[in-house]
This record gives sequence, structure tokens and C-alpha cells, in this order.
Amino acid sequence: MTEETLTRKERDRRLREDDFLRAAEQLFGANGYYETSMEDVARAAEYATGTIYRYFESKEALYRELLERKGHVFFEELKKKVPDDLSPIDELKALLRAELDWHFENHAFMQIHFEQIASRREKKAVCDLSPTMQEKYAEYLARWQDVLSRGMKDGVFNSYDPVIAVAAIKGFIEQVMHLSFDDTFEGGRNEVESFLLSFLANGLIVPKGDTDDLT
Amino acid sequence: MTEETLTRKERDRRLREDDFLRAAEQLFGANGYYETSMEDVARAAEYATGTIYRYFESKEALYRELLERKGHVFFEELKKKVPDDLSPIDELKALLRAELDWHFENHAFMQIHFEQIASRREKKAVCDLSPTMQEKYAEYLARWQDVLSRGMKDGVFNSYDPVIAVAAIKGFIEQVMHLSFDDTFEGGRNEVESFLLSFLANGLIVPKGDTDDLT
Amino acid sequence: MTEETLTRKERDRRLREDDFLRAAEQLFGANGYYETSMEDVARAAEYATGTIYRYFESKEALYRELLERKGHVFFEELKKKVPDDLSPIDELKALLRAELDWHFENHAFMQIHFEQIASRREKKAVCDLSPTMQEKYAEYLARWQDVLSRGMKDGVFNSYDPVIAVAAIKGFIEQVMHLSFDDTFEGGRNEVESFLLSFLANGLIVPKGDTDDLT
Amino acid sequence: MTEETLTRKERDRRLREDDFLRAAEQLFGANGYYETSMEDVARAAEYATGTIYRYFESKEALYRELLERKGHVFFEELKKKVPDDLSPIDELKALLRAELDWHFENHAFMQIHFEQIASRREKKAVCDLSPTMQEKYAEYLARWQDVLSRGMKDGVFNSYDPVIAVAAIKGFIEQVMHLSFDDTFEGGRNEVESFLLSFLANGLIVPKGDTDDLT
DNA sequence: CATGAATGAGGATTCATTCAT
DNA sequence: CATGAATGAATCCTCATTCAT
Repeated sequence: MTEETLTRKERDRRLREDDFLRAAEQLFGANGYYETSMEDVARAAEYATGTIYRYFESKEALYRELLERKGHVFFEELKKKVPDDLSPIDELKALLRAELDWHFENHAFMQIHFEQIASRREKKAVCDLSPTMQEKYAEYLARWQDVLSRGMKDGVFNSYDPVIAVAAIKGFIEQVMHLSFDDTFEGGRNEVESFLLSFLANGLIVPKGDTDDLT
Repeated sequence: MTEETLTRKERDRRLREDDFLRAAEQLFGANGYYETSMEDVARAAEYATGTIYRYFESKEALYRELLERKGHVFFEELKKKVPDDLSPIDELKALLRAELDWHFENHAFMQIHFEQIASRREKKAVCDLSPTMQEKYAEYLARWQDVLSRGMKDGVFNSYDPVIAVAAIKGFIEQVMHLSFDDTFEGGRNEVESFLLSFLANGLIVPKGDTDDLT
Repeated sequence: MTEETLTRKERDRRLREDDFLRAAEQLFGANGYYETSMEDVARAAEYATGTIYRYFESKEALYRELLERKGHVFFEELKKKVPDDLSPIDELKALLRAELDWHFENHAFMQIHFEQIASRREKKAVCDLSPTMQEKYAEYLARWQDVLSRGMKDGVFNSYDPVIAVAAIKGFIEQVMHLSFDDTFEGGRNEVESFLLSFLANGLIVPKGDTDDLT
Repeated sequence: MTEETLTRKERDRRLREDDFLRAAEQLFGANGYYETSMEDVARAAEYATGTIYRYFESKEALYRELLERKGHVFFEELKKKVPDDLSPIDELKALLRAELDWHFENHAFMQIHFEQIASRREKKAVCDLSPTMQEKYAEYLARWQDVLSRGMKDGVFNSYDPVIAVAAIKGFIEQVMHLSFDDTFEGGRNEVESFLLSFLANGLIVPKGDTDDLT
């Protein structure tokens, strides 16, 4: 009985938290962290200003929690969608598809993520992530690097410094994603996906017989 | 005489403006727009707070002017460094090198640019650029697209939607740039450049005899 | 039956009230009125926040009630411990001892009392006492004054304005009490009592033959 | 020239600070720390709310500065008014008079002091004083204790624990002061002074031949 | 009657902007 | 034209109090 009560309470609490997190996601995503006031979030969530503070210690805590929760979900989905016994090429494709899924389904959050990422260097990020989340993110990058490294060792990928290559591929994906939310761009998810795979496969420049060396 | 006076005034005015823009560039770059106060800028520029307002209407105007001026310089340099009579491949290389030069010489500004870019979509960008600058930026993208299109037509580049391809290449460059300013990354300008060219030439995936089709 | 029910209800009500008053006494005493929230009180009393308001109209009412009840108890004890047929000297001693007893047994409350006293003048006291309690307090001061007056008339006390003398003696007692709760002070109840009595008897300054007049 | 400018600036700054400190003294004194808002202080000082923050970091800092400055002045006056080559009795009298002067001339401040003192024990004081001021206060208490100790050694004062005796005398003075600001009390500064000296000299209880021991 | 989530007015603080000197 | 003190709107956050369950 006590247990059920607690559970219900816990569930209720979660529901409220989610109300605020959802509202925060939309607003931070649409207007940015600094251009969103706690009152905005409260109003969007249809609560009074003070109510947020029963669930989140501060604006920063709300923001951090949003990053944490969403990050958690992202990594969970990744785990589900990308088995770890694939060949490098298949894993690359699976990772790419999982990212695309995520981007297309979490547009507002990705805006926040980009804002966070853009200011990650130097000291200007709104907040630091929890050690747990930092670690998860590091693991995630490590996975990308690992996929590339394995593929290079197997000879199915060209050889690059995996650290650079991962950064490059991710920037590449991100820009294409950005683009795909631009009103002027007409392609859909499929165009984007096939472009990415094709580009990764063939690069930009057509090999020209014996002289395919650019540098 | 009047003319000379005006000129001197104009020149003086420019000097002051530059003082503020330089200070703003450093601070916005290091701490972000919202974490930089006008007083910070004034102090860094060694003027009084109110003085900024003789040169810039508002904080936003200062920020916009910074983007405008720097953008202008960037496009000027591009014009100088990249002649317009090159073959697609050479122009691509020249564009790439010019961007790399710029990135490495304007680190603080690029931070600002990334912050701006990250929030470009939706309504959250700190400010809109002037029509002139928007046009220049559009021309610049068009130039990239044109280079790619020409190369595709000539058969030296693989065929993609040029709009996507440009976005991809730019995201790709930007991330690698970001990385190159990361303390943990050890490569220098040359590593970065050769990586980019090589990746553009060869892509990631090694063509495997007859089955080089990934999709 | 109705009567017994009411009685039980009444008794229950009292029990709840006492729970809150006890908690409030501890917290107001330890942290002060303004640094104690109603939620703090509720938690300490092991009730929900809202429950307090079934028993006390407001935070101020809770505070006032605390002063009233405790004041009432204090005056009751005084009545019990200090018979009213004593000689001035014995009554003085009895009053003093009763006060000391009270102080040592109600440390937290005395903190509150001191906070109240310190801000009694002007308009800054947290609340006014009820007329009843004000009257009781006035009577209590009057009793002190009466003791002194009688003693003066009898020639066993030196002659002073009784109003000043009472204030002085009470401030004197209070400070010594304050001190006795200070960690750095090592004396106990007995030291304090004997000091007070001795000081009242002899004053500070040793009479010097014929010239014991200071003024 | 530069020097004069700086001096003028410094002086101006001091004047503003004093405006705020004066307003704060009145309001904190009259209504207490917690019942005084920064807006109240600003309005009383005839400035806008934000202006205070150019002079004091926070409400607490304003309060602390008030205690510090006033404390400093008090100790300065004490130094001027009480030479340190007096006999114990004369020094006692001089200290007493200096305190009375101060009390009568700084009524509002004394209210604040009492509020601070009342909550000094436990953890509820609004703020801690600076180490410097704490030291000065300790020295001041030490001086009182020293006067008493010397007098006791010389045989002109009765022997008590100086720590208790000082507490007692100060409480004694404070209450009489409090009283003197009460509307119902009709005595003035002289009555108060002569009462205090006389009480210190003779105590309350008339020595009764051989049996002057009360305990 | 108890509960504790929700409320929202109130207060501390910040900072872009103004303006008298 | 420079100055920097003053401004006050805007924002974060607290907490006494209410009220639906």
C-alpha cells in the first residue's frame, strides 16, 4: 500500500517534471537558453512560476536535467538500434541511421544540443554535464572511433586519424541535418541518408586513373 | 578643409569603432554574447561604458556590426586568395585553404560565428544580418555550389545535390576546425589540411572491386 | 456524549497545537523568526505544511501564540514559586531564582524572547502581544517594581527610581544568562546565581571609608 | 591633477555610500533587517534600486558595512574620550559616559546593534563581522575586563569573575538605555548616568550591620 | 481533518541604456 | 565628444498561504 502510494507520487512527480522539461525543450530549442525566462517555461507548461522550483533547483538545473534526460534516451536508443556485433561498415550505417532518426524526431532538442556544442569550448557553455553524462558522451565518441579504427584495420575504410575522422563525419552529419530543417531545402530524410552514405563511400573527387592524389 | 576635417573625424571614428569591435570580438568569442556585458566590452576597450553608445546603437548593433565587418573582411580575403579562373579542383583547394587560413587567424571570431550559426535557425539568433551581408553570404554559398556543380559537370567530382554537398563540406570543415582548437587535439594546420583534402578525394570507404555500392 | 466528543476533540486539537508550538520554539529559537519557514516548522513537527494553518492563522499568529502560551506558563510558574507574602529581600531572591530556573529550562524560548525584546521598540517587533499578555507583562514588571519600592521604603534597598532599577536588574540578568549559554563561558547555574545576588548586595565599587560617593 | 580628480571621485563615492548607509541605518533601526527591502533603502536615500548595488555588493554587505563603519567610529570615539592612564574608577566612569554619549547620539544604530547582539548566539545573526571588527570588539570587551580586574586587584572594586561582571554591567547599561528611549520613561541622560554610577557604587541592597551576606 | 502541490506576490540582483557634467 | 553614475525594467528565486484531493 505504502509502496503503491509512493509509486503513484513518484509517477506524478515524473509527469510534472516531464511537463516542464517538454516546455523547456521547446522554448530553449526555439529561442535559446538566454532568451527563455522561467516564466516563459512556466506559462508554456501551464503552471505558475514558482512551481518549477519544486521540481528543479534553478534554471540551470532545469537545462542540465534536460540535457541529461534526453542524452540518456539517445544513448538508450542507440544501444537498441545498433547491435554491437556488426561489421564496421554495417555498424557505421546503423550509427548513421540511428542519428538521423534521432535528429528527425528531436528537432527542438538538437537545437539545444547545437547551442551547447557551439559553446562547449572555452568557458562559455551554459552548464557542465554530469560526470556520468560526460562519460557516456566520451564512450559514444569512442564507439565511433572504434568503428572507424576497426574498419581501417580491416582495410574497408581508408586510413585517417580516427579522432579527426569522427569529428569530420559528425560535423558533416550535423550540417546536413541543420540544412534539412531549413525551409528552403526540399529533400527529406531519405535524400539525406543516401547522400551521406554515398559521400562517405565515394568522397567528393572522382579518382582520375593513376593521378588520384590531390595534395 | 571641411573635407579634411570630416575625413580626420571619420578616421578617428573608425579607430574608436575598431577598438570596441576588437574588444567585443575577444569577449563575445571567449564568453559568449550573453555572458559579456557592455561594461566588460568598454573596460576591455579602455573606454567608459557610455562611449560605446556613441558608436553603436545597442549591444545587438555592436554584435551585428562585428559580424558584418568581419564578414566583409573574410569575403575580401577570399576574393584575393581565390582567383575565379581556376579549375574546379583547384578552386576547391583554394577555397579550403582560404577558410583554413581564416579559421586559424580568427579563432575568437569563429567562436562567435559558431554561436551564431548554431542558433541561426528558428528565431533565436542574436540578430539578423543586414540584407547586404545576407546577400554576400548567399553569394559565397553559391560560389561553393558553383564550384561543385562545375566539377560535377566536368566529371571531376562525383554527382550530388550541390546544396547538400556544400553544407556537408562546410560542417565537415567546421568540426575539424573546432577540434583543432581543442587542447586535447595535437594536430596542426597541416594535418588538418591534408586530412580534409584526402577525405574529400577518397571518402571514407575503400571501394571493394565490383561491390562499391553501399546503399 | 457531545460534550465528551468535544472534549476529546479539544484535547486532540491542543496536542496538535503543542506539536507545532514545540517545533516552532526550537526553530525560531535556533534560527530566528525570519530564517525559519513554515515548511521547516511543519517538517519538524512531522505534519504537512498546510496542516499548520488548521491550527494557526498565519506564521505571525503561530509566533504570537508561542509567546502567549509560554508567557502564560512563565507567569504561572512565577505565581507558584514566588509567594506574595515574602519580605522584599526574600521576594527579590525568589523572583531571581524563578527567572534563573526559567532561563535554564527554556533556552530556545529565551532566544526568541531576546529577539522579540531587541526589536520591541519602534515598529519592528514581529508582532504585538495580545492585550491580555501585555497586561500580564505589565503586572509582572509592576511586581518587580513593587518589590523594590517596598524594600526601599523599608530601608533594606537603596533608593532608586524603581522603573530604572527594574530595567537595570533585568538587563543585568539577561546578559548574564546570554553569557551562560555561550560556549566559552564555563560557569553553571550556581555561579550565575551567586554572582547576581552578590552583585546586587554589594555593587561593584567598594565603599571607601567616608567617601563612597561616586557621582 | 589626476590626484585631485581621484580624490574628488573618492569623496563623491563616500558621499553616496553615506547616503545609503544613513538610509539603511534609519530603516534597519526602525523596522529591522528583514522588514527592510533594498527598494525601501533606495527610496529613502532618494536613488533608484539598482544604484545601491554600485556601492554595496548585496543587502548583507550593506548591513555589514554599516556595522563596520559605525563600530569603527565608536571605537575611535572611545579612544578619544577615554584616556588609558586613568585609575580604574575613573576609567570605569569614562567608559560609562562614552557609552552613554554614543547611545544617545546613535539611537537607530543601537537598535540594529541590539538586533545583531540578540541573535549573535546560535547561527542566526544576519552576518558575521569582519575579523578586524571582531578583534576590535574583543579588545573592547578585554578593556572592560581589564578595568575591572585592575580595580579588583587595587581593592577598589569588589571581586567577581570579570567576564560575568562585564556582561552584567553591559546588559545593565543596555536595558537602561532601551528604557530611556521608551516613550513612557521620563528621565533624561543625566538621570540615567547618575543612576548607573550610584547603582554600581552601592548595589541594590543596603548592608545591614554584620549580616550583609545574602546568599 | 490532513495533505502537499500549486500559487503568485514580493524581494534581491543584474545590466543595457541614458544623460548631466 | 567622453564619461560613468544613475536608472529601472527584467529576471531569478523564495515562501507564506490556499485548496483540491
